[in-house]
Amino acid sequence: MTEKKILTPSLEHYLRTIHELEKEKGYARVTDVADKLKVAKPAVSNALKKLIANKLVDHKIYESIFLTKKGEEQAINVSGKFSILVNFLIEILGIDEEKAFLDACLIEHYISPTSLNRFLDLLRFFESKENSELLELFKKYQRDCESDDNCPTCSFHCEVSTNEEYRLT
Amino acid sequence: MTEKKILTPSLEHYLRTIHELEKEKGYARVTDVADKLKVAKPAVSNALKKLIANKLVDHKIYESIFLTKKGEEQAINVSGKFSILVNFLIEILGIDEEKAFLDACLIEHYISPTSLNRFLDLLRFFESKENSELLELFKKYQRDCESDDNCPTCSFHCEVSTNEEYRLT
DNA sequence: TAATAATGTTAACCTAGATTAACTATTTTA
DNA sequence: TAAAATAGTTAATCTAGGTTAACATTATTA
Repeated sequence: MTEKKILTPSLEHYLRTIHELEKEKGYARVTDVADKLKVAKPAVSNALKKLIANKLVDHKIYESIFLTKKGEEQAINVSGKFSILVNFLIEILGIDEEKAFLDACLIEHYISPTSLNRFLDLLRFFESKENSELLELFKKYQRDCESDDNCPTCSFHCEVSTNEEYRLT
Repeated sequence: MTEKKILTPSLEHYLRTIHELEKEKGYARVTDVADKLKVAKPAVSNALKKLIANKLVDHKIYESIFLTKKGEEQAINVSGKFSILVNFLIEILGIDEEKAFLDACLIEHYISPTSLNRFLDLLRFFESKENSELLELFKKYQRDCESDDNCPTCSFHCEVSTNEEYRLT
């Protein structure tokens, strides 16, 4: 039942992209995937071979790439991770959408299910009715922090904010 | 002032490892790095060439690898990311130490400084005197969730917890 | 001090994942 | 339906980051 085959981050990404395209426009062709991931078509062909070998997708050439049952399960798994991370980053941490997407796109492939599930817990905790004021409290904490020159959080910011660029691989 | 050169995740990892060894035992030799990262020595030699070319380290052969000023800055930056993540995972999310280290080791190379700084904010928020009861509240929320068969968080857990294995690069 | 052990590099090779150029096959359209 | 546009693959090449085997150099110790 449980699928133990480990995909590389890159292949996971292809899989999720195919899944997204299927949902968005009903089909996913090599060209669509290439455009969405901003890679050349041969890179997609290449990834496809591996996904097909792993029985995660089928490819009706000149029609569409289809996820198998197994492929869909894994895609949903990755999508789940992605959603949790994006939501957490946007809703709780207040990261802007574009950056949240970029971060989540990378982290989703590296975080353990355990940690991710705890993130989900925390997300739900913040969103729960009983704690409706919590998020506002956190934002207030951040604002107060910003206006405090001796705030230890803020001084540490300087140390970790040297380099805003990062890879997408 | 600000260092814009981007290191790959792998090279960042080497850099942080050298820094850690320097702190732990006063020096870092090729063999130490290889042991700590569980790679063969030629992999270290190879990484070293690139780090030296980037003026991030010096190597006195048969003595030690030394971080340059620039190298130390970057190492501290990466270490900072690592610490924030580890602390967040352990202290707030309650992940066990070993898994927290593994997750943080990967995520540190992919997360943006912006997101990371927000994590730090949230970590401090949880740790602040005004909110001393917050963490307990969260743990309670999780416990309650566990005992609720219809809890949406828990049912989602099943979806994302299929595959506990993950790569270390 | 000579033999041995430890340290480190080089060379050859492997895999993953990308690129461009050239090609084939299909679909569209005039 | 023939010509043109689109879709996709193959082949050759590149980079990053590993591996093992063989070798050179330095340090240790008997």
